[in-house]
Amino acid sequence: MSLNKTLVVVLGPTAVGKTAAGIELAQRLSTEILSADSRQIYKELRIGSAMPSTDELTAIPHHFIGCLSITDNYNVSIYGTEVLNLLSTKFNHYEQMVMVGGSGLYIDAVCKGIDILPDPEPELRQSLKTKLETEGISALQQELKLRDPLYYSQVDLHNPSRLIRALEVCITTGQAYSALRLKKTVQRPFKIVKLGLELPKEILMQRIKLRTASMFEEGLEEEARALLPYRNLNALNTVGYKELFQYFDGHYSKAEATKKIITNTWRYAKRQYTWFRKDPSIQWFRSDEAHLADVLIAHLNRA
RNA sequence: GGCGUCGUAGCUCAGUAGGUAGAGCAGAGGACUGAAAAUCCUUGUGUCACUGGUUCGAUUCCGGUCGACGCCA
Repeated sequence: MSLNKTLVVVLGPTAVGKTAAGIELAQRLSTEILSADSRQIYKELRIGSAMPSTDELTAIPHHFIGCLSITDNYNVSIYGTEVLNLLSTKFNHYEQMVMVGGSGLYIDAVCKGIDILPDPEPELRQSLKTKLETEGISALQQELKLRDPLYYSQVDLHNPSRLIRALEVCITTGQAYSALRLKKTVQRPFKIVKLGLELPKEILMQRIKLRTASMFEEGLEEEARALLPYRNLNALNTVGYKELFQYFDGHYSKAEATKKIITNTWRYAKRQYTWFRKDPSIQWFRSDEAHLADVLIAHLNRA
């Protein structure tokens, strides 16, 4: 690989129009797309994750879309490794590759690198979860205080996920999590250009409402009902499915579930903005700009 | 038409034995390296329906008006 190879990252909040923009860009650049979406990667979540359509998927080769099952174990670290492997092959044929997605952590794993840490062991995670349920969060806090006082002083002590993960690393490695968590940015052997897509609040909200309606027309309810037996899998702790499971349980009506899907999608979009706003290397564009692809390509040529 | 209950934050509702009020949700902002569409943190002034009265003082007590719901005609 050489430094004139470029990874073009198209990112932004959900429903902003990344898929269409990414495809047009990849067509214009005569290259392929790799997805950075933690849910579209699961083949069972076709409608609810707004996976690209069959037509779109055949128009341009896509990677990391629908290639896993919800029952597979997967995480950012594996994703980062697989993307780098793919890029090292693809850059033999292409000058650019287009990465499209909204999972900030996944994008960072590729662009900035991620520390080498042990993957979670299911049994250990389960036992820590059980400890949380039976003894409360203070039990996890106290254990972390003993095993890694430094991280204890830095973490959000009310966040069970953070505590459990840190304890997993401490227990499996015998070392302090903070000693292994270097957070050092790695220099990649290719250029990276980040293109952020955005829309004014009212327009994005309107698009979220329309997209939610069209998901129901495509059969979101049936898709979710078929996945009900798998509801405890992490992949199904996802907007669009968890609300419908509650509706199936009789906790609220379909209309209420629909409203909650829209609300939760909006909240997700806000969290994505919060994540991306911190990154000064992102160049922002309105996704409803006329001739968006021209504008993006002009920017790439300048970059 | 009569009787009763209710009318408090965008929504659902607490509460004030009279000293102008607070939760959940939503909204807004933020954090976040193997769960990340996840997880977590911060943030609550609103003519306490309107209008008279009692009172030093009423969202709270009393009367009337309007509205919602229920029961009886």
